[in-house]
Amino acid sequence: METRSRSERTADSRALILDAAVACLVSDGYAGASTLAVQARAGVSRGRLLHHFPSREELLVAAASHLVNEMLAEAADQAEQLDVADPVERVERCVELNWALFQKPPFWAAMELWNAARTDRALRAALAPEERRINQAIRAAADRIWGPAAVASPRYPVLRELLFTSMRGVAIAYSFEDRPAATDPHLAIWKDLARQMLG
Amino acid sequence: METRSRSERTADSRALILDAAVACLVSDGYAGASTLAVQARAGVSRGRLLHHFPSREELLVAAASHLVNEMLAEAADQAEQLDVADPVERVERCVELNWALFQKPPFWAAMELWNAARTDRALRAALAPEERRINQAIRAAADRIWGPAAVASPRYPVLRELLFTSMRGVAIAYSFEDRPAATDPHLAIWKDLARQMLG
DNA sequence: CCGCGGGCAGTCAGGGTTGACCGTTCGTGC
DNA sequence: GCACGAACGGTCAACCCTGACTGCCCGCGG
Repeated sequence: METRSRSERTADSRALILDAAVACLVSDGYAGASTLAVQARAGVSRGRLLHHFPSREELLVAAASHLVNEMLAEAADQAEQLDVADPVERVERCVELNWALFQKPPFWAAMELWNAARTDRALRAALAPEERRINQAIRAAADRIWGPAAVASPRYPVLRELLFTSMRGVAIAYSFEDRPAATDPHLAIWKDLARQMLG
Repeated sequence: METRSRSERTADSRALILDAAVACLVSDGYAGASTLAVQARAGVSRGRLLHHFPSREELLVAAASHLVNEMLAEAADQAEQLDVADPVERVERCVELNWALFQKPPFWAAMELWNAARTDRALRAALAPEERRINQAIRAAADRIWGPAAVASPRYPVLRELLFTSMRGVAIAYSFEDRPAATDPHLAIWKDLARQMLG
């Protein structure tokens, strides 16, 4: 019989609950991520959930940190799988890869939290510093994806900002669009822009 | 004593309630835009609200259409007030003017509805066609803002897309940022891009 | 080996929301 | 003019969510 130390149980419980919280955010939105919904999806008792996260707010703030880790792990994975020699082809792959990140569940969970933070002071205060850290990490991840050659280009920083913000702006539309995001017409624009700005 | 016809009363009631609904969306978010909150803000009775909008959903879908009209009226106003001779200065003004639209209340109300639509089938179905109409109208408004000279430029359509999407992407960040949006560092990037693409 | 406290189960009251459902007034088409 | 139905005012039951609270188990430090 495997004995599980107290700290192990704690970590497992928290991860179990946070995964469920992120899943609830994605499938049902911020309002749907009630403590009851999370507890049901995680398959834990009320006491267990409330023991680890005394309030709904603490739970969702913790979920924010948690999904950031997922997001960055995702990005890191993607960064590895990319080695294309042809420069033009490489640009296209980089754009597609970046765009793909905006269609993952963590992005939508993050959207829910950003949106909720607008009208929730406490959540906002908890999220703001976290987001600053995230943005740094995301930029670093982007740099790894594009590679040293592109990063060295003088116009790369501007390109990175434009792509990142434009993609986010386009991604929002997919909250009410049913078309597949992978065929978005903006892909061509982004690729052209990247080709052009990287010379 | 002014007698108010039935249709007048109807129109007034609907406008009164919808304005309150948009205000609720902006200040308290989708979840906070409860029928009770809207009815309180509008200063109407429960019966009056439920008479015009039998369900919360119908109310908020109607609010979506309503805020679009506000948004476009806003844009039309702005378009008029712009006549600058110097082309470089004009580009800067156009960018700033476009950006300013993303900081108005209707934008945030729209964000709330987009976000809610992601996990609400009915709202989504009601919003999708509306949004397509909106995007057309917004593009037309943008064309009026930029003026015939800029619109004639071969790269204008791409510029318009990039600016529109990038601005939306940046605007989201202000749901949890406290800095004034008018000083956003991306303004410089957008202006450079516009200057460059318009020759 | 013992008792403290972390980890957890289950219940409950309080507050808030929705939409149904009464009743009443009065504009309007016939 | 007259009856029909739109335009309300006001109440209510059913539902859901949150967090407090009580009580139990058991790992672990002393």
